[in-house]
Amino acid sequence: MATSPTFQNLPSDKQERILDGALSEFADKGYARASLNSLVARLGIAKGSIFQYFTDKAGLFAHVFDFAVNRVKNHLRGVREETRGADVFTRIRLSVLAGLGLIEKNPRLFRLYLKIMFEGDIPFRAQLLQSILLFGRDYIVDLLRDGVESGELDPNLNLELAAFVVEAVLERFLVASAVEHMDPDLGLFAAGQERAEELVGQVVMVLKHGLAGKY
Amino acid sequence: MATSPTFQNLPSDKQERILDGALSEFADKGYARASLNSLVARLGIAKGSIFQYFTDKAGLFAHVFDFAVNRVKNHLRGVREETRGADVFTRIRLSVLAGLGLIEKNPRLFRLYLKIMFEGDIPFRAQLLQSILLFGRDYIVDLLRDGVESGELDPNLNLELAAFVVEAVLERFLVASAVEHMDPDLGLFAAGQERAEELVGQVVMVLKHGLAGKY
Amino acid sequence: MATSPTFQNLPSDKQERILDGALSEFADKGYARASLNSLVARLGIAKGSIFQYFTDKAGLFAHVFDFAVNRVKNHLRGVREETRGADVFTRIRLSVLAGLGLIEKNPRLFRLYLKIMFEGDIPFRAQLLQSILLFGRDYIVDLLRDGVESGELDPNLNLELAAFVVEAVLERFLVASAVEHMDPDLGLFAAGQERAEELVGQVVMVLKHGLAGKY
Amino acid sequence: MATSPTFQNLPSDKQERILDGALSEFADKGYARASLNSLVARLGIAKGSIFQYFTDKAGLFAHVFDFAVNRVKNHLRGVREETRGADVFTRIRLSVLAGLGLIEKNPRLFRLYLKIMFEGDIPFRAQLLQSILLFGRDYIVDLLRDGVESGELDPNLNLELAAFVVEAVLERFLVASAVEHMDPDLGLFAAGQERAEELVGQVVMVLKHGLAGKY
DNA sequence: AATGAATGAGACTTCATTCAT
DNA sequence: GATGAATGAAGTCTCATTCAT
Repeated sequence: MATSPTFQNLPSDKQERILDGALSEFADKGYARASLNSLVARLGIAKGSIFQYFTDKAGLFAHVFDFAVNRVKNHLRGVREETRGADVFTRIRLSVLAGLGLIEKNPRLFRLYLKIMFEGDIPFRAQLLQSILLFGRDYIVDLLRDGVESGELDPNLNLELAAFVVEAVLERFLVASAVEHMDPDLGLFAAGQERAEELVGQVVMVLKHGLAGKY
Repeated sequence: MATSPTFQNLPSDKQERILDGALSEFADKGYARASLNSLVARLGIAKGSIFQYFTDKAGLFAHVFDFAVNRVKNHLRGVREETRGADVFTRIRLSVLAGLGLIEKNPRLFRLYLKIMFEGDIPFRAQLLQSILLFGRDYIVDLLRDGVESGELDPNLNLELAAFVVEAVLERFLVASAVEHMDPDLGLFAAGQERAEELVGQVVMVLKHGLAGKY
Repeated sequence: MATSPTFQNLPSDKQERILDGALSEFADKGYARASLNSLVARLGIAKGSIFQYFTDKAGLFAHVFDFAVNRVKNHLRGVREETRGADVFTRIRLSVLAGLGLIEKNPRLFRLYLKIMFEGDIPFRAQLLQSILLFGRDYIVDLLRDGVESGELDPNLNLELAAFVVEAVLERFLVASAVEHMDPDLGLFAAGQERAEELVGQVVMVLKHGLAGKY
Repeated sequence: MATSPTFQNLPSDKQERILDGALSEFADKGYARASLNSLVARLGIAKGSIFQYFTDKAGLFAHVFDFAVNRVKNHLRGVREETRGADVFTRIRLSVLAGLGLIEKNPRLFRLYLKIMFEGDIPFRAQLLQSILLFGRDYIVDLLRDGVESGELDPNLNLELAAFVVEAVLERFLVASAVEHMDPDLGLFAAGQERAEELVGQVVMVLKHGLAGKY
C-alpha cells in the first residue's frame, strides 16, 4: 500500500534483501532508534533510494511489518494443520515448541513484535498490534474449541478465559526465549534453553491439571 | 552512588518532583529516546542542573530505576503480609489485583520495566532485569510454598514450574493493563478494565483446576 | 582512510577551501578549542556536512595535519634540491630563510605544529610529532653529512650534536616569526622582521665559528 | 593587583595550596581548557570562593602566572650568583643544567610558559610573555658580557646575536625536557634523559668552537 | 566570608529528509 | 531510476559565572 511501483519493479531478491536488512535494523533497535544511515550502509544502496521506495521511514517500517507478519502467520498455519488430529494438550505443547523453534531460527521476528508492543510512538502501532493479537488469540481459541468438540475439554470451560491463560504461558515462553537471545546470562528460562522441550511438556501438564491437582 | 551530593541536598519535594518527571520521561519513551531537553523543559529547570545532579543520562536513569523499584517492592511486601493467612489462590488473586491496582495508580512503573526488558542498549540492563525478575519469582515461589505447607497444594507439585505458570498469568495481566493505558482501544484485556476484578477471579479458577478440570 | 568517499568526491577546490578553513581554525585555536560551529559558519556550509566528510573532529584534524605537513615537506624538499652544490653554511642559511619565507606566506602551518607540540590531548599527538620531528632532523643531518663529505666540516664532528644546535637555531627563528605574527609588538625577533635576512646570515656566522671564535 | 583582600587574608598555606592547584590545572590544560570545576573539586573548596578571590578565571590566571614566574626568577638568580667566577661556557652549561633540573623537579613551570607562548587568547598574553622573555635574554646577555669583560670572548662578538644562539639552545633543551615529560617515548632528546648532563656538555662544546671548528 | 545550586551558551554528534545531477 | 551531497533540528554534555543563603 505504502510501496511505490519503483520498489515493486525491483528484482524480488533485491526486494527481499532490503526488507530483511530493514527487519534486522528495526528488530535490533526499535523504530525510533533504527537508523536509515546504518541500514543503507549495510545494504550498500543509496540513501535516496529508500525514500523513493517507501516515501518515509514510517512507510519502510509498515512494509517490514507486513513482511515479518506474513512469515509468522504462514509458519503458525502450518503448525495448526500438521497437528490437527492430535489431542489438545499435545497441540498446545507443539504450538509452543513451534514458536520457540521459530524464534530460535529467526529471533528478529519476535523481537520486532516486542518492540512494537512496548515502544511509544510507532506509526500505526495500535493497528499493527491488533492484527497480531487477534491472530494469536483466534489461533488458540480455535485449538481449544477443537478440544471441546472432541470431548477432551469440559463444554462449560470459558474459552476466552482459558485462551487467556494459554496465551500467557505461550508468551512467557517466547519472551523468555527472545530475552535469552539478548542476554544469555539472564536465566529467565528457569532452566537451560536446551531443556526447553522437557520444560514445555511439564508446564503444559501443570496447565492441564491445575495448581490444585494431584501430582 | 550515582547521585551527586548536590542532589542529595535538594529539598526532598524537589528531589521527588525531578525523579517523578524523569520516571515519566523514561517510561514514556524508553532510555534512548527519552530526552533530557524535554525533561528539563517540563520540569522548568536548567539543562545544566540535571548534570549537576546525576553526572550522566545513565546516572539519572539508574536513580530513577531505584526510585521505581523501591516503590514496587514496598507495595508488594505490603500485600504479602496483609494476605498472610488467606488461602493460596486468594493470595494469588489478591496479588494480581494489587499489581493491577498499582499500575492503575502508577502506570509508569510497569511501563518502565517493560522498556528495560525489551530495549537494547540500556545501561546495566541485565543487572537491572535480574534484580526485578528474582524478586518477582521469589515472591511467587514463597506464596506457593506457603500453600504447600498449609496442605492446600500437593507437596509433589514442582514449585518452579508452577511459579512459571503463575508468573506468566500475572505478567499477562500487567502487560494487558499497561498496554491498555497506552492504547485504550486495543482491547487486549479481552474484557473492559472495569471488569478486571471478576476476570482475575475467573482466570485464577482456571489456573486452580486446570484446563482439563470439571466446570 | 580518515576521509569519507563523500569528501573525496567533492570538487577539489571545495576540498581545498574546507581544509584550508579548518587549518586556520586549528592553527588559531588548537585542537580542543577549535570550534566546528565557527568553522562551518566561516565556510558557509552546514554543520552536518563536516561529519559526512570526516566522521569526527579528530578525523578532520588528522586530514588537516596531512594537508599541512605535505605542503611543508614539499617546500623543504625543493630547498634541499635547489641548494645542492652550495657550501653547507649557505645551505643552512637558505634553509632557515626558506622556512621563514614559508611562515611569512603561511603562518598557520608552523602555528599548527606548535599547537600539536604543546597541547595536551591531541589525537595521535605523539605519532604526529614523530613524523614531523624525524623529517626535520633527517633534513638537517643530511645537510651536515653533505658538508662532511665535501670536506667543509671536520669528519670528527658529531653530526647528531651539531644537528641539535642547528635545529635549535632554526626552530628559534621559526618560533620567533610565528609568535611575531600573533603578537607583532612582542619584539621576540630582537630585530625588526624586515632585517631577518641579515640577522639570519649573522647568526649562521656565529654558529659557524663558535662563540669562542675570532670576530 | 587583581587579588581581592579576601584572598590576601587567607592563611598563607591555603593561598599556596590554591595557587599551586591552579598552576597544575593551567599547566596541564592551558588557559581555555582549564576547568574551574575540576580545580575546585580537587582543592575541595567552593566554586564561589574562586570568584570572590580573583573575580575571574582571567584574574586567577594572572595570579598563578606571578606565582610561577617568581619561583623561576628566584631559581635563576641563584644560579647566576653561584656560578659567578666560573668561565663563561661552564656558566652556560650550568645554567642549562639548572633549567633542566628545575623542570625535572617542577615540570609545570615550563609547561605553563609554553602554553602561554603558543595558545591563542590568553589574557594579557603579550604582556606576560614580554616579562619572561626579557628576563631570559637579559640573563644570557649578562653572562656573555661577563665573558667579554674577563677576556674569554672576543669583544667584537655581537652579544645580541650570540645570545640569540645560546637562548635557542637553552630553549631547545628545555622544550625537549618538557615534551619528554608529556611523551616519554617521543625521543625528542636524541639521547636518554639520564645522559642529559653529558649531552649538554658536548652541545656547549659545539657552541663554543662552532660547526666549522676542528674536533 | 563561604557556600553551592542554578543557569544557559556553546561544544560535538546523529539523523531523517530533500533535491540536483 | 538511482545517487549521494547538503541540510538543520535535536541530542547529550561541559563550563564559567551569578547570587541567595
